[in-house]
Amino acid sequence: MATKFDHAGAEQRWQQAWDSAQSFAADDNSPRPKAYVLEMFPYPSGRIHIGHVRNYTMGDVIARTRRAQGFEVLHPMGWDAFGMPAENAAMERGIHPGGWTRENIAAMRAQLKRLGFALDWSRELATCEPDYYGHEQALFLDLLAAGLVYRKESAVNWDPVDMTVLANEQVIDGRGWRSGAIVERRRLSQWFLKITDFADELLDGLSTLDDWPEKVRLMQENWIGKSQGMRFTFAVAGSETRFDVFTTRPDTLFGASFAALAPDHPISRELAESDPALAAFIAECRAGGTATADIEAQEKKGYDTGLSVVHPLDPGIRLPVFVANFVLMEYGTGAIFGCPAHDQRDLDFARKYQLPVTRVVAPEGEAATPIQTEAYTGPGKLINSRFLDGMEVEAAKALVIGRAESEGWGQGTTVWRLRDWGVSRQRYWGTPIPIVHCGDCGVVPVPKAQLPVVLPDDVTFDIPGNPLDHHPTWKHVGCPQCGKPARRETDTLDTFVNSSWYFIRFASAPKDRPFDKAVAEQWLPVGQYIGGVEHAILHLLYARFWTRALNRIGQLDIAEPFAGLFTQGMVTHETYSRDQGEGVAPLYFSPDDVERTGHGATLKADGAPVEVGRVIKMSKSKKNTVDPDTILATYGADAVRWFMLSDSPPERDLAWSVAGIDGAWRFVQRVWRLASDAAEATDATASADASEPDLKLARVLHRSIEAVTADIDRLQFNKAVARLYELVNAIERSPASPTRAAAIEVLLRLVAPMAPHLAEEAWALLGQPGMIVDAPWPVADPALLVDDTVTIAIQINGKLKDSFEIAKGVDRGALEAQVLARDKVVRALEGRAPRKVIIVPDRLVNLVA
RNA sequence: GCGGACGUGGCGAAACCGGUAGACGCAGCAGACUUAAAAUCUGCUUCCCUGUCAGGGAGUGCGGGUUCGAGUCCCGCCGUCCGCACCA
Repeated sequence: MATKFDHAGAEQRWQQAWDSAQSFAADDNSPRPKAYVLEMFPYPSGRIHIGHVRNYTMGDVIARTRRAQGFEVLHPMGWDAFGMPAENAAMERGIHPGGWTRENIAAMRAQLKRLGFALDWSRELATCEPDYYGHEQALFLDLLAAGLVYRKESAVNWDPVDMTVLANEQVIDGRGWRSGAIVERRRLSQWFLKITDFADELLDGLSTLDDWPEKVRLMQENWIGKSQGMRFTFAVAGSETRFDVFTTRPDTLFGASFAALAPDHPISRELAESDPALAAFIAECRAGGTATADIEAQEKKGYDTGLSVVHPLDPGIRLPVFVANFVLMEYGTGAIFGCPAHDQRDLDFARKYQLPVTRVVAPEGEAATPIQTEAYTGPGKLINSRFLDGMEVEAAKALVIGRAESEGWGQGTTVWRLRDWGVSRQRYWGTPIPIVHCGDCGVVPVPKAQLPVVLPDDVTFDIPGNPLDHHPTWKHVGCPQCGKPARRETDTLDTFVNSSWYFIRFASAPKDRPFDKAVAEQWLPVGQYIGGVEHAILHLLYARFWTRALNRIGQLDIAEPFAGLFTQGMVTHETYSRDQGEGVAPLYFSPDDVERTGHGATLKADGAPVEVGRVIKMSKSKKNTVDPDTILATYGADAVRWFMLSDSPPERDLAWSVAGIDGAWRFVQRVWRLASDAAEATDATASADASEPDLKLARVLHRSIEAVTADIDRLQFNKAVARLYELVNAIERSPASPTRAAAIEVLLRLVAPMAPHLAEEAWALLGQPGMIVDAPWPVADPALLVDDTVTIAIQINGKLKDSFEIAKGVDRGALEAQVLARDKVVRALEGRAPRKVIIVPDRLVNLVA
């Protein structure tokens, strides 16, 4: 009688065995083809959560499969270890961010090891250690030397809670991405990376990323936000004042009825100095929120400056100049011309201030149709536009731009939504920016020989703001150039800089420089990158930029860091709650405290029912989380891994449930039983009753090999799982035979990437040589992929009426004869001949009656 | 508002290029084994109608269309989710 699979014993045994055999160490010098499999490295927050488990399990299946298929696999793990939570912990609990972070890393590393991931731990790195961030400082200086880094004073997004600057990408609905605090505008001197220099490249490069989700590419495309149009100059009538505007619709210039400036535009500010009413209006505009709801609710408002500008195509036309709340200083030139007929915002504005609305583009036959409440943005021919009349929109655009350029008042241009990446953070727990400010020499880079600039350990968090600023000695240094007393830069780099090149350091990590070009290029680009879609813009755009920047300065001949990207869904869980009455938030209960009963659920403590809520993202506040440690102890790593791959397609959310993990556990036991029964049978009877090969089972087996391989290749793990269930079902139902014994052995190899401990343990039990981790991936025999009989479906008028088995490859005539002779067909046709017969060989026959 | 994804049994989902809808799992029902329970095994399980066998009809969000044949293609709606957003 088979025993239960002892997951605890097997996990310990095989994790140790893989470790001592160095099974997952990637060899830079291997002659085998290389495969780089990477999951987004975690922030060491304290504990692994179940979402990490799903993410890393997917990567592990790919890594293990590739390895079995003969690839030299690089599958590393590390820690995105700088960031605010460490400082928050320091402030709340009076401990050091470094100590807190390193303890978390130790705990999470142990958790990952318990899951049996095929990781090359010899390449582990943590971004908070000088042997990582020191090299980052070197790269920063290289980019600085190449002119890709600059410093300027500018209006920045200031997070008043985290007391630091945020990049545009990190401001969501006007709030800090981490703190959720409403972001303020401040003027500060900041370091910027010239990501806008790469806007075109980053946009064009997207089209080469065939193995990325379309969705992510679109999001990046929108974020980069390329707009082609014309920039031109308005002259203010009776004054020397001029200002530029940008438009994507130069063709509609004759429809212009006003010009508008952003409240923050220099001209607006200047006018406001002598116009209190305008100053008040500008103040009012600034008070308005930037959140979604605020913007939707906000009315278009303007202030008539009394100025007017000269129409560039006809000096006789004058347009009034407004300061308007809907014009953004951050985009384009901070000023627009308004064409109400063909822009909804301009139309709303024009209606409010009774400005003329002149249609200048009309589709066929609608030239006389007036614009009511909706601006027309479609195609058509130009009207009311003198020399442009009758032209198509695109031709008119080109003509106006050409004229502007030849007359010297404007030119065709491209405007981007993308801004340069502000990387200065007024925080302690980050990479120190390797710069010294000297009274005489100005901004002086720290010489590379003096790197790393190491964070001081003795810092305090009792005063708000940047601890590096408050440190008594750290920032006081001699100028590297003249030796006079100078001041260190106390800002640190945005944490997203750390994650912009860690995949390169994984591939090559020499002591004396960031990476070795030749070695890194052997592995890069990452073949398969897996992580959450929440990084679709921030991390993935920055990493692409950083890679291209290194490429431009000749350090790396790689354009795109991630050839294949996969964004996996979240792990969700239903919620359990009780209402606390009007206006009070409901009380949530942990799944551990709840008993699931048929339809509902009860609280274990009092036996009374709780409400079962929707399946939503796991969160602490809703208490619908599960603790991987408990689950791991109860069910074992293989069952957890199996469940993470089952049921839901990997890009979709997966609902955690006790029933689900129970099912996964049962599968592990079934496979174990199959193997141990087979082992017993072999011992007892040897091959005495070795019967005939089982052709039917062999066919199922080889189809399974084919399908599972293809499914893993396409990351359709849920389908691979279903295939393996089918295979196990088929083996269980088959009588003992040499085929059956071989099928069990192949099954183990197919299951090994998903449930590696089980596979090793069963492999050993069956007396197979070596470890299954070193066994090659099974290959399907093409001869066994095709059946010699097929099922023919019989349709009458497209509806299924009957089906029957027949030898494969029967010709049309014979097939038709057989079909027409069948009882059901004869009955259905009632003696008439079908009007038409459609035959799809080996598939179906459709009779049209 | 713009962009995108999705909509299939009680649930998670399969269905290659337009060719037998619901594989596989979960839950449920019935049975076997057992003193009993657990575990395990076997069978059933889209819905409706007639019913012993068997047969008939409907069915992939809704309404049309193309086709011998549509979950799959086209047009128009409805709904859910995600991203962006006063971007000129």
